Amino acid sequence: MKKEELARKIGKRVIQLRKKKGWTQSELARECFKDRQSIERVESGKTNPTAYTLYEVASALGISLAELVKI
Amino acid sequence: MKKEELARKIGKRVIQLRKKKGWTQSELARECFKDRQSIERVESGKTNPTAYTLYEVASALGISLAELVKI
DNA sequence: AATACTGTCAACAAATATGATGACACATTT
DNA sequence: AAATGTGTCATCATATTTGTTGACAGTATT
Repeated sequence: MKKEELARKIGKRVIQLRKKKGWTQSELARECFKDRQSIERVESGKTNPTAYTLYEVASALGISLAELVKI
Repeated sequence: MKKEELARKIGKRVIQLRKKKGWTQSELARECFKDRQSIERVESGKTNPTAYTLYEVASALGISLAELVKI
């Protein structure tokens, strides 16, 4: 799998988990101590996030890093 | 959890999984198409790896990304 | 119609990861 | 003793992520 494909899959997973909680990008961003543009960049697969970024998102969503990257 | 702590935990996990296969850093590096210094940097927790780097390591180890980050 | 919210995109500086190379001490092998 | 393998560290240039700001169209709300 290429880098871009992984990024897209991770993004879709974040969207899926965020909507499951009924959150907007802004709400998730606030819980992550990030801004919504950063979240959007991850969700749209425009970036290859670091482990820590994914960990922060997972924590905000109340799940483990491993659970987040079940793609 | 702080960034450095996550990096250390990920590193320990990579070491654990690599040794489970009886591989040296050089062998894992070759399977990842990286060099051993890059692997060492991840294993020693000196870097906060990107999702794709972790994915490449997981693939070389024959496991999923989610399995790799079960920390 | 005006306001606020949402997702999206672009650009910038700063921080960081990556790939590459060289070097070192230690242990193992020949 | 010499050669090889292993893990570790440092440095460098390049690529990329991150944080931030501003902007825009579409939607919903008042």
